[in-house]
Amino acid sequence: MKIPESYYLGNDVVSISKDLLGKYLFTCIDGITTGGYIVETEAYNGVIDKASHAFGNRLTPRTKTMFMQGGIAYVYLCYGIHEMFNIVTSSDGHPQAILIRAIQPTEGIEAMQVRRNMPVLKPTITAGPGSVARALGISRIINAFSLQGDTIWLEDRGLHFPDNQIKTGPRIGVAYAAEDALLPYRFYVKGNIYVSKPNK
DNA sequence: TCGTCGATCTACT
DNA sequence: GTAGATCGACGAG
Repeated sequence: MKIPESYYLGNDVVSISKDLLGKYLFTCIDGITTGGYIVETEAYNGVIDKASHAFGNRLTPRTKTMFMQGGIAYVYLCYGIHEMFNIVTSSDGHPQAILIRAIQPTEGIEAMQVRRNMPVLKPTITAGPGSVARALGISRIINAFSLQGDTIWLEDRGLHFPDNQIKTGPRIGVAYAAEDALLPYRFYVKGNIYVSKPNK
């Protein structure tokens, strides 16, 4: 069930991003298991992508996780507030990562509502990368954790979206990345209510 | 050392 | 529609 490490070692981060739609993401934090299936992702293509933290081989205490071998979590803080969860792919020294922007919750929904302080369930509970991380209890403690462990992992449960239900577009919030901001590196399930921005 | 800005979300007006 | 939260990386001084 758990997706094997070899899945994450491929060099084409863009195709892996698309393939991740429909895969299940779970966390077990404080003894509570929460998760759901992925409905929105974005690819960050290593040292040649201006929108990537690792552009131009930038290596800092924060980004060094991206340079490690694929199959681990990259969690960082953005705008001083939000934790973002990424899946690192490719081999050692190739800093590629996939941002998980939205999931459709299936397990532990009550626990997510508590974490999000949302007594009435709304689609925004896991729409957007900051929301996904909070709902799943993801924090920087998880940074560089293996996805083969029992804290955070992915599963293939046979759910698969046909191409005509998958949409592609430019990434969100990366206007500063000049021409790379236009790259079609964002993938999402058409019309899904948990997808963050435009979902048509 | 300081100032600026970012792979964002929420609560206001 | 937009202000505010407030940390890490970076470039200027």
